[in-house]
Amino acid sequence: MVSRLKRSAAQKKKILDKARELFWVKGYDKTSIRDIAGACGFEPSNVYNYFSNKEQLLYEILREGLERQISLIADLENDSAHSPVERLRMLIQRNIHHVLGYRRSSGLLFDVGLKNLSPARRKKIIEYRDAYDRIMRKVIRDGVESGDFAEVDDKLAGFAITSIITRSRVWFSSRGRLSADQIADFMFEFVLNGLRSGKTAPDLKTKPR
Amino acid sequence: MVSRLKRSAAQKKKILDKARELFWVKGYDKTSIRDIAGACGFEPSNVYNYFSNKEQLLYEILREGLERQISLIADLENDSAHSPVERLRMLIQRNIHHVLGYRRSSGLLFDVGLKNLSPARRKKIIEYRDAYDRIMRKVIRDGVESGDFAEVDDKLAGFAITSIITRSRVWFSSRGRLSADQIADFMFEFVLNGLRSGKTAPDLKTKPR
Amino acid sequence: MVSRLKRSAAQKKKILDKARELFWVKGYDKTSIRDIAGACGFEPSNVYNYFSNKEQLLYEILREGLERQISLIADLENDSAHSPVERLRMLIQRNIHHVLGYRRSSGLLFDVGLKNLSPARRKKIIEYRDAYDRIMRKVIRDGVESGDFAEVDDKLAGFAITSIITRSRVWFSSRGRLSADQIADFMFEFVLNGLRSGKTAPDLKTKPR
Amino acid sequence: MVSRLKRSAAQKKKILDKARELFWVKGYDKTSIRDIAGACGFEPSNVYNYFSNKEQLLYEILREGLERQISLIADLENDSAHSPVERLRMLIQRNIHHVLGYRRSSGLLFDVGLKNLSPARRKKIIEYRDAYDRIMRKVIRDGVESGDFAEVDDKLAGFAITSIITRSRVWFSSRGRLSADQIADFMFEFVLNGLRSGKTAPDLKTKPR
DNA sequence: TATGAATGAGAGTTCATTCAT
DNA sequence: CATGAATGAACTCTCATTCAT
Repeated sequence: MVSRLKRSAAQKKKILDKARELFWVKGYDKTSIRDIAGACGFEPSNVYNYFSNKEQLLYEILREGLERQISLIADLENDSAHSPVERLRMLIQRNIHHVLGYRRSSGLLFDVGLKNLSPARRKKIIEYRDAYDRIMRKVIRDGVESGDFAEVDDKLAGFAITSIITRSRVWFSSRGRLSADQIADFMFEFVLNGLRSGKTAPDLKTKPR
Repeated sequence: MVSRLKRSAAQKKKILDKARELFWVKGYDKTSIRDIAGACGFEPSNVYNYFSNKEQLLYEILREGLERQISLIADLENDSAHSPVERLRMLIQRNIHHVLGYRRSSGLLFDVGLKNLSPARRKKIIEYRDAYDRIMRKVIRDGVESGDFAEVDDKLAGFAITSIITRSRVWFSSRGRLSADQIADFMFEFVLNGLRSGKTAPDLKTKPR
Repeated sequence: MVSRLKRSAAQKKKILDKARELFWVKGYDKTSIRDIAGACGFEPSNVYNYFSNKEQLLYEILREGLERQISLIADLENDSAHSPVERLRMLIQRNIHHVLGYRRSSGLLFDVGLKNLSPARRKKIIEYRDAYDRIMRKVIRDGVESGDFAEVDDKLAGFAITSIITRSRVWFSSRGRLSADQIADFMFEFVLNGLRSGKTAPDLKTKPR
Repeated sequence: MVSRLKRSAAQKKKILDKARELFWVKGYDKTSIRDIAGACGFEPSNVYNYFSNKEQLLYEILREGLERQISLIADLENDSAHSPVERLRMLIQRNIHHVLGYRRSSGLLFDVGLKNLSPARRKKIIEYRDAYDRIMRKVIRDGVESGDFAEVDDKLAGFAITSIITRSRVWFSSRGRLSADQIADFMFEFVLNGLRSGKTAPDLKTKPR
């Protein structure tokens, strides 16, 4: 029945929420199924009525987080209505807001998480990450072509920007003196300037030791 | 006597080296004392002749890495012989080289590692991190005061720079198209520009939602 | 009403059939209620609408198998119309056919199964086995008395014959070079000769170490 | 040191002995590592200092039992010093004694055990069984060729004999009225007569339905 | 210094079973 | 009749760690 399905879906979500929180606070390995079940208010074995194992829990959390992050900026990949600068601003703003938003975790979990996934699932998650990177790089390349940015290497610049976004979760405190907005503003300016008058792309022909 | 001490020290180093490598590759939790002992060529219990427990191994590795990283840039904190720009260049270059150098690990281990330390040791490690941050921020502040950089918030800017440095370990491949030098050069330029014509520091009086 | 009862009976039979097959292929302990339900095409809890627990399933299968086997040869126990030799031939033939027939299992399951039954049910199953043994021994004794067989110990001889019949299920392959008929013929001859000129019954007075 | 090695070997043997006994009494699946450790007088985890998992325990027990059984009759395979009849007598006697001897189990465990072994180990165990069958059949074939036995099918006859031997463990009671010797004597006579004037081998050309 | 035996805690997972719907 | 949620017990196995030798 509908109510049953709803209940089921709600329980699934609850488990994911508690797991996400615990994974973030204690780490994946240190979080036991018992912990998660306890946080949900039922017995460990019941978790297995919703997820087939701990790894699947991790996978769903990572996937969900990445999907959300991608869908948040997907429209920026090919967007002729806005300038690359404007697209960069939106990309950073939306990302920072997502990362610092109420749904913790999933970001740093990524590095550790990959080690805990089966090859098949690891591959899928990496595909998501690649999709994310693609958008980021496209905006950068468009800015380079339009002359808004300097002749930067889109991969390196992309890594730098992603690094800033990703790690903002680590040092951000919601009770700190700065709001997510302020941080996003600052980071946008910082990155924009970094891109604007940057050195040209590194010479790829020589790789000195 | 001396040789015995030397041998002991050499064993200790060997254990730390293997542990560092394994912690990086498999993660702290997934690395067992058995793994480490196996990599060293002896039995698990022997590890306890050199270290009192697994946590101490983690602590030593984190401490050693941070100490090295700090000592690498300590002279830049108060350095009137060079301009802030020059000091920033050296700071980034040396850090990138350290992070991408042959001694893997300890960088990302940091986040996960903190969770696994006793409060006392966690405090010590955080002190190291603070010392590191202090240097970073001092260079930035000096550049702001000298007018070389814009009026940026030294903490935020420091976080951004540290993020880039820290995560370079994740995406850097020693077999990739770019050398550590090229990456360091690019990142320096990127960061320098980010600092130079950055927006002024966020208005700290209002924290809008 | 009738159709409902019929349907119910059909479901019961289906469960027993799938369980029998699975018990034979995977073993009782390795077969889960989930396995059985899955083979039937419904959910585990539904099994409990037909049987009160797993042990009852086992019991029914064992009982059914033994009942069938006994009913197959019951007429041979006291049969003055045929000679003991002829009765032995029919006994072996019918048993071999039953054991090698399409309904697998229940034979070897016996040994393992006993361990998994409650004392009350174990007792019942043993009673069936005893009834089976009684028929077997009666035929042998009649043959001894009539002079058709040598003075063999009816228990020992019975065990030997039962062993051959029981284990034929293990090594018989329906795709092998021999048919059930051929095997039955051979075994009858083998056993008949074994009984015919056998040594006299062991001297029961002395039991040497 | 020697004493340490001795202790180790003794513990290993103790574990195998207790496991063999328990597997026989309760069955493989119903016997937990806890049971075995408890019978040995130490904690469950210590079992893993001697065996890598439960399956290995099973494998060692099966292997050891089969090896012993084979080595017991290996000399009979090609033995020109004794007549086939005499070789058959020794084969049955030695086997019955082994099977009914103080070292219980491993015999019936075979059928159930195979299901619990990894493919690689299952293959090895089957090789042992085949080696055993080979000896059995060779003695039969030699008897057929020498004219001591009738023209029986060596495979079928072998199965019959093996069945009797294997299952004797099930119904034999050391406190019963018959000694192992008496049983062995009877079975030898029974089998010998079965072979002597047996029907000729089944006609392999036609396999009637 | 190095080892093997032993431990105790705890992990993930499976399973038979119950019960309300 | 059939299901999904939930349980509690149990199981195999891993791990960090200790200790006597």
